[in-house]
Amino acid sequence: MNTSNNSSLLKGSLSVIILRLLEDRDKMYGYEITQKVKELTAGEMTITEGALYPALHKLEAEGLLTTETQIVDGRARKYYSLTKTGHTEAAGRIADLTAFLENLNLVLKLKPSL
Amino acid sequence: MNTSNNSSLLKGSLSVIILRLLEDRDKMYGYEITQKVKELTAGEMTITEGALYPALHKLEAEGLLTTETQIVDGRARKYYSLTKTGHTEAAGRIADLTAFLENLNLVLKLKPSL
DNA sequence: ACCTATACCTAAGATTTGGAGGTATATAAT
DNA sequence: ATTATATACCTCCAAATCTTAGGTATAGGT
Repeated sequence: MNTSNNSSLLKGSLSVIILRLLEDRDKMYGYEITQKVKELTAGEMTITEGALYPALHKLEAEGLLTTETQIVDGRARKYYSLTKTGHTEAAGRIADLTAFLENLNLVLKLKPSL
Repeated sequence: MNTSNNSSLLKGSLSVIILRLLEDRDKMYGYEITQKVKELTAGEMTITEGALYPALHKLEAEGLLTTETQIVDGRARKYYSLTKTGHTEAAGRIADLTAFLENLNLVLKLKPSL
């Protein structure tokens, strides 16, 4: 994950980003996630595949995501969706990250808006 | 670094926190930094010493910080301050982090770009 | 025929962090 | 006097996450 020309920032937010997107969209595949993040941030944030796929696999192994593979236009797509546990965990992890971000902003003395 | 009972969040922000505090205070020692962060976040964010001291040493090795040791009340204090390069780098890294945080919020809030 | 976009994946190495431990002095409580 | 707590520094190890760099394969455009 990176911001403009600066690489390697904030390790630990990727899994929360995935959970947040899946809270909203029900069902997404890996490549779609990379494109959605690019779109949401006007191209400024890039999710690298080397980080994304291991993160997806880990969330699946933790029981937060389930998969369903489909062939679309001759190419395989592996759709991920939140399990019941995944929904609960997503809410918790997003809350944790949000709380952390607020504290980080307090220290950086940025506007406490979120 | 942790938030309430949740540990291990957002690797990469610690060095920026250090630089930001030193931009504001001119001169701080390690223990003071841990206390200041606790104070600013009402005890919710804790900087562990196992993370702090290596981070300080690295910033010093990179030429962003200089040290000056003083004995106060019989105990040694190692004061850190920004070098000239440190001031420049601090500004850049804080700007990078701020930009990243804004993008992260875009994704977490799912605000459509454009 | 070639290149780009789509779509999945893994492996190596660097970096950061938390946890556990160590050393030492000053002060307050028992 | 002894103990506990706060102050103040430090290092090592393991775990986790990430970037970089590869790999495989199909579809469509030039």
